Amino acid sequence: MKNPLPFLPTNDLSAEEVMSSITIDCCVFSFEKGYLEVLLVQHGQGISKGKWGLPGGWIKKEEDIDVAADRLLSELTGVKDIYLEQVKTFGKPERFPLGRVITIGYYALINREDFKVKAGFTASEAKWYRIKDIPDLIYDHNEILQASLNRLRGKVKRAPIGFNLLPEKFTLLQLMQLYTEILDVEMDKSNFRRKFLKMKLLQEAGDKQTGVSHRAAKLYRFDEEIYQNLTRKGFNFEF
Amino acid sequence: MKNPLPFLPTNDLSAEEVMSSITIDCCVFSFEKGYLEVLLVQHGQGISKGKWGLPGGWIKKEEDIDVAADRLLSELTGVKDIYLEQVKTFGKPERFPLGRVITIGYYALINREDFKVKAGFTASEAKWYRIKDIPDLIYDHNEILQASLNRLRGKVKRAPIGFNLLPEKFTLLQLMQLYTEILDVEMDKSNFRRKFLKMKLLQEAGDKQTGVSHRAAKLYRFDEEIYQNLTRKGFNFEF
DNA sequence: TCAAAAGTGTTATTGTTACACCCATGT
DNA sequence: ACATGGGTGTAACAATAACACTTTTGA
Repeated sequence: MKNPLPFLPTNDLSAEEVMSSITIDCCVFSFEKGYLEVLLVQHGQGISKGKWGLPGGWIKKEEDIDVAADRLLSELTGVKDIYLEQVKTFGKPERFPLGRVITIGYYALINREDFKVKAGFTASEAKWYRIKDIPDLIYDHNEILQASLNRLRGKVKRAPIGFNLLPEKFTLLQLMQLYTEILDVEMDKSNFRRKFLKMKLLQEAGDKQTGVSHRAAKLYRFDEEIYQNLTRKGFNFEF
Repeated sequence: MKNPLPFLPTNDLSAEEVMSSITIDCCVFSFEKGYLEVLLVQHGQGISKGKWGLPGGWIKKEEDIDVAADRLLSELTGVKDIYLEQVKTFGKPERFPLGRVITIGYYALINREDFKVKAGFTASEAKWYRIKDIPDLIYDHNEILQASLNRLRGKVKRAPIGFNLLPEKFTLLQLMQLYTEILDVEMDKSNFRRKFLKMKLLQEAGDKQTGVSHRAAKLYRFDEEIYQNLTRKGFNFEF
């Protein structure tokens, strides 16, 4: 049988197993040392060799697209139950130089502590880049990244998804820094505290920071259950 | 050449001209007599004969997906420069019974006065339905419609897209009714006025309503230019 | 005891909400 | 003259923003 694809899948799937002309690309965000970062992978072959791009892959013939995205990312990052949201589909006819391929963009949020790069990948093949240091990417991946970031910025103001980027326990200032970094705005510590605590979404963990050379802050955890109870009202995380 | 599609395109394109396994479905909204309505079309053939669904179609092999959506809708509605926004892509493996087809969902806003149904379509083949009277649709079209409506509701609070549903000149109360209907909330006439006029997005048309049996209201038009100047600030249409 | 961050309090200002009320016009 | 929607005014209340201040802790 003739290969229906204008090029081969780059991973361990054969052309017969996957849908032709349609792929998935993912923008994986994490938060490390106060910076929002994105996971990029290096392309090993073809005309784009050496250039960085978003991780992506093919959709199996009988596989849901959300499941496909989850599969790709679980394999790559070692994280289970990844927070994943579809952004939009990119379909310029010339976006991919080797044939007509439409790609569905997703973004994911992961807690950096859970991350383990895929077996077989070296540090030079997958790397975290700070959002302000993103290089020129292959194809239209800069555009996909920008759309993902915009979506994240919008969503973070309307739903408490930021917690997916933090460890289970965190301080209020870490949380504020996360918002500061994602939204790229300065905010007042005191007002942030008041506003966030008023929502009653945070549970005191009971313990405190250790190993800091100043007054230790209380640790909190996000209370999923309370969130679910309030979520219909649709509240506002703008600062 | 063997037809690569598991079924035939339903319009005037042949299987060779279009991408296989990927389609576009559109949710066209308009505002008529105070009600938000959606344009549905009746399927004329196959197992879904007689059922209503969203208008949709195929993507040409060298055609941008946004262009494809625009083409489909211009043909169907007779409207040029349609306001169009991609919603998301639907890809459950079983969503379409005759083969694996992924569909990209769009929504459109049109001014009902500009609408003329496609030549060859009869009234029984394309019909406006009030949002609260939507019947059971083919495939996953109810899901696509719901997602489109949710997207419209979100967007209308953040950008002045509602104007696309109104004639060029309109009264403040018409505008308020539009928001009331889309967002499904009651609002205060006085507060709506104040809030909207404060944004300075509206230009007085100079003339007034005619043919009404009460005091005639001033007509306004939306000022695109002012909007562009303010748009970076990202303001808020919540009421 | 000092630096650094945690955490509290206060006030001026602005925005929101819920009304009451007057105005203009066609029937 | 009256019904109908157009349009204005206001006052209580809530949210926001700016910033000054006190507390705790490790080095």
